Amino acid sequence: MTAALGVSKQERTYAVLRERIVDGTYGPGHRLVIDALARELQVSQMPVREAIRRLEAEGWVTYVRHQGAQVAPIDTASWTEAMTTLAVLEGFATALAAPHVTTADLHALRAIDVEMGAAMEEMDVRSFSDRNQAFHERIYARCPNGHLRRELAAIQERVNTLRSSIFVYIPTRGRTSIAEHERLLALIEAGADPLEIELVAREHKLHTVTAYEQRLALQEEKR
Amino acid sequence: MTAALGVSKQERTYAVLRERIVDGTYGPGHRLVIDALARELQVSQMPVREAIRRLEAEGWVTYVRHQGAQVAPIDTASWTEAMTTLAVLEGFATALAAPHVTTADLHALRAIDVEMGAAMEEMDVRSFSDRNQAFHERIYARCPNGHLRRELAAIQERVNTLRSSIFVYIPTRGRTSIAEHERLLALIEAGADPLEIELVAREHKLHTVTAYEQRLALQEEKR
DNA sequence: ATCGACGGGATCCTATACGAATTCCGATGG
DNA sequence: CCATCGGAATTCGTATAGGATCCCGTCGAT
Repeated sequence: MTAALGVSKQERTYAVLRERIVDGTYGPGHRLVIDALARELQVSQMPVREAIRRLEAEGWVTYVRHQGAQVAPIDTASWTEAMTTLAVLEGFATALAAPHVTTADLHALRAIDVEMGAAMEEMDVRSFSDRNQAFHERIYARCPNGHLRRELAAIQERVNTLRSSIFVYIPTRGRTSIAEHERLLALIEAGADPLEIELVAREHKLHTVTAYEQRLALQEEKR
Repeated sequence: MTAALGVSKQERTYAVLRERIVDGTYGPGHRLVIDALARELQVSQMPVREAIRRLEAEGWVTYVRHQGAQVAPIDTASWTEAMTTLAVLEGFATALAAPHVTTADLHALRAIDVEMGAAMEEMDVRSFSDRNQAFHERIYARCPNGHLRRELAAIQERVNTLRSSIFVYIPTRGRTSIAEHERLLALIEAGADPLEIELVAREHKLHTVTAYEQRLALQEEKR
């Protein structure tokens, strides 16, 4: 019937729903009603059902029998928890990857840092954040542990969503963040002790968490 | 017809399929044909489809459009990778949990160690392994990071499957493993440096991996 | 006034049916 | 003997329909 462009309707439905969750169109607690979505997306209920199942398995929505799905609750706590897990895994992945980082990689990584500096000058939070993620991804792309890479990617994506929902810019963090990057690169370049690399990478990420928590506490105080 | 015991058919189907994958009935590469399974389990194709979707999202099976699902390939490498990831997370979780471990917990944990010793005497590999898992689960049940706990549980389950497919008993490992447990408990009891606890717990788990790899290398040599 | 029973509406769950894509296998020609 | 092509069988993908379950507002009894 429809000129399916190589992807199934279930696939498209999944992509659409997920996109809406990620970009915040469907806020936390939003109910996903199968019938309504099916009508809106011009498909039957089956593709929607399957899409929702996938979203459930990946933790984007919670599902109760005979009651339906709703977007998983998102709060500061879960962001912090996910970030902490991410910090631990990313630290280890960075240490594992270090010996496999090429000089070309180092070049590219320093270029990214320059871009981050520029983004900071222009107060472009989005760009800064994107470049930051690119930086770390480029490193642990060299990590030989595939399972670890996949876990990282999954958690990263989850954190991104949470971030877009709750993030407030942390002004003091930008400059130190770039400095920490440079330190990390120096360690990698020098072939430093894996454990040292791991801990530096971990702390780097955890700093973002603590910075956020401090800012949050500050806001609490103001009220 | 619905003698449903409170669970949906999709749920049961999912449980059955998963069980069969976990216990090795369906070996790696085994094709899961929807029609056949639906007939066998006395349900329609829809519950089977959804069950397979969930299994796919959780990484138990791979799925290709218009071609169906087959049990994900399992090899030594992926077991090693998952175990390594597990070691890192479990190490960190153990350190986080340490301050929350009660004396009652310590008591129970030492009891488990005794049971492990008994299982070793009787060469009961299955029991030994179960108790070992119980030991670590009891500890990181006290970990305050919920996200981390869930990740651990998921990876643990995956590793269990892989293990049942490829595991060979490592005879020299039992005694040292119990000794390492005791050392870990002593550190927790003494309120040691979190980083030390983390690294001991991590190494403990990684020892299993290296022991397995050595044994594998030995077998290679024999041939 | 509060609590429990009851009914309507909404929503989900499963079964069946048919169309679409893929694969398998034999026939045909080189 | 091998490569290629076409058709049938297999299997997946989606639509539709009816039954099952839950939620919520209403009503009556204590």
